[in-house]
Amino acid sequence: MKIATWNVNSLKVRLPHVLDWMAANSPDVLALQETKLTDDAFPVEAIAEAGYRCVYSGQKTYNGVAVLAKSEPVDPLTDIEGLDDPQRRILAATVDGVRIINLYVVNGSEVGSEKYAYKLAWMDKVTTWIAGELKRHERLVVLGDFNVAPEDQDVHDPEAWHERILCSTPEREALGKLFALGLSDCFRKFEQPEQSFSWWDYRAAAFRRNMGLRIDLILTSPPMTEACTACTIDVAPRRLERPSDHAPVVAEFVL
DNA sequence: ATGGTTGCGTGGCAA
Repeated sequence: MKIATWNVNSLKVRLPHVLDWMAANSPDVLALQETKLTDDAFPVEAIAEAGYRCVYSGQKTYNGVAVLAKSEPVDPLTDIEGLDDPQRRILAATVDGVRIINLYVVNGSEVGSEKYAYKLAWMDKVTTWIAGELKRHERLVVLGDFNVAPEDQDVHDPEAWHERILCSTPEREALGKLFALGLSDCFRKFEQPEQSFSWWDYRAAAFRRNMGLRIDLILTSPPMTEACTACTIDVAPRRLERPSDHAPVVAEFVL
């Protein structure tokens, strides 16, 4: 079973890239973030023609998450208890007996800002909910754009990013609470190239210079960690014309 | 270099 995550930064703009990538890589599940589409505008037909079912939770202009899968995603959930949030950032669904939790974590803008406080509160509430989900689902995958680089090795220039947004200690501690629940960053279960990143700023030729961060993650419950045989970042779509600023991350499982 | 680029939507915000 191949499970992938990709922040597409507008599915309207990126649909051709997504369809090409699905055709070339044949993931069983593809979680998307930043679709930036209302649900009535979701390209259900184009995705169906590619052989995929989908569930989605979107809004105008910002945010928006979707789960595309070869099998029907069931038991979809878009809102969690204790988080009355109009921002569409959460989508859970079960595919082939695996509970998928797709997250577009709040960016936070700047350390100390209102959005930063919202980010930390959001992560805390989502983590509490995931603790319950782990008890309900043995096979659980939490994936998406976490907007946190877990460690300095996930940052091209740790000194420049020291205690800045996406890298600050409170954000890393908030992410650490997910690890403390028993979830594993499956990318780090395998030997990886140094300077592996999943996001590069559009500005300052950051991709060409590999000035990136690894903020797109696939976290696995213990049975899924055991079943995971590979986890890679596919930088190929980042090289295309008019790319997303994020690359897809892919994990493979033998269940 | 407190810049730079992209998307949405058509001004300015978010990332």
